[in-house]
Amino acid sequence: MASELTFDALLRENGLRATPQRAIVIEALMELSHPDADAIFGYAQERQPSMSLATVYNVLDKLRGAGLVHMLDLHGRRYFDVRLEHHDHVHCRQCGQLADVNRPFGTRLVVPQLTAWQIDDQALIWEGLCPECQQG
Amino acid sequence: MASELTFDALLRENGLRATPQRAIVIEALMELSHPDADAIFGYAQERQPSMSLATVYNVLDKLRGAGLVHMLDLHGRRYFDVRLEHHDHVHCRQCGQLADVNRPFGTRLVVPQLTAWQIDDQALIWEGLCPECQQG
DNA sequence: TTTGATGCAAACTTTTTGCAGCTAC
DNA sequence: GTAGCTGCAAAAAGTTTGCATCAAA
Repeated sequence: MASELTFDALLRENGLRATPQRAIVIEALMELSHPDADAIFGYAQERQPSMSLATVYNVLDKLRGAGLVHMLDLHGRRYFDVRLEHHDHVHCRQCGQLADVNRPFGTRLVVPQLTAWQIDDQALIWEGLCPECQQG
Repeated sequence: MASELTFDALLRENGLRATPQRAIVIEALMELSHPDADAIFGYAQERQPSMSLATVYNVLDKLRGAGLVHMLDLHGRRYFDVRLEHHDHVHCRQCGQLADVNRPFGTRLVVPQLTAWQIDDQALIWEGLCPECQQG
């Protein structure tokens, strides 16, 4: 299958072994919108029932280490994202829905084009290393 | 104690019963920087050893419901914050330290004045109600 | 007196870990 | 063949829940 060859290449380019489980996780990340580990697990089981949840976590960890995947902490769960260009997210407080918002990095922050949404809060978190940890 | 009277007033103004446990949680939130439930519990136990962790969660929930406290989901934990004016956060990927960044709501997004920090990512999340949930 | 909060313990959810066996390279 | 990955099961970590008791109003 052509797409599997692509997954293989993607993995190997990033110094990771190409395994069927990893291909399935990447496929799940591309098919589903901001899935959590459990949603990926569900997707994976339809394709390879023997696949375990621990493997999903392992694979996500590796992909994240290679910079292929972003992680989003929200209401006590972790959501994963393969879109690597910079973008923001809107989160529905009620149904939990998570959607992308396009805003190029460094551009002006304005009330979003999300006229249909009712926005009432905004959280911006910078990630990096504090002065102390840069020395270790 | 004067400060307890203040806590009492704050609680009652927001329609909440004033209990010693709630006063302690508010005090902890003001003393500690972005504590999680466990840090608040530790602080509380030094002052009233009988106080339980479940009560900490209960109180935080009530305070949050009254809009007195903000919650921050980060690396699988929940951090709490009583500074209610709009501000952002910097998070150290290594030691987990969380610090405030002042940036008035709606102002231009620039590389922060945090010259000492080494920033490598930024996450912006809008919170609100999606179109569907506004009808419920 | 009544309504709502607390404390305790147990349950639940999500994520992590250890290890034996298997597989990609 | 060897390093590294997978699957399983158990444990850990954080949060939630149910219920009897207690305190604020």
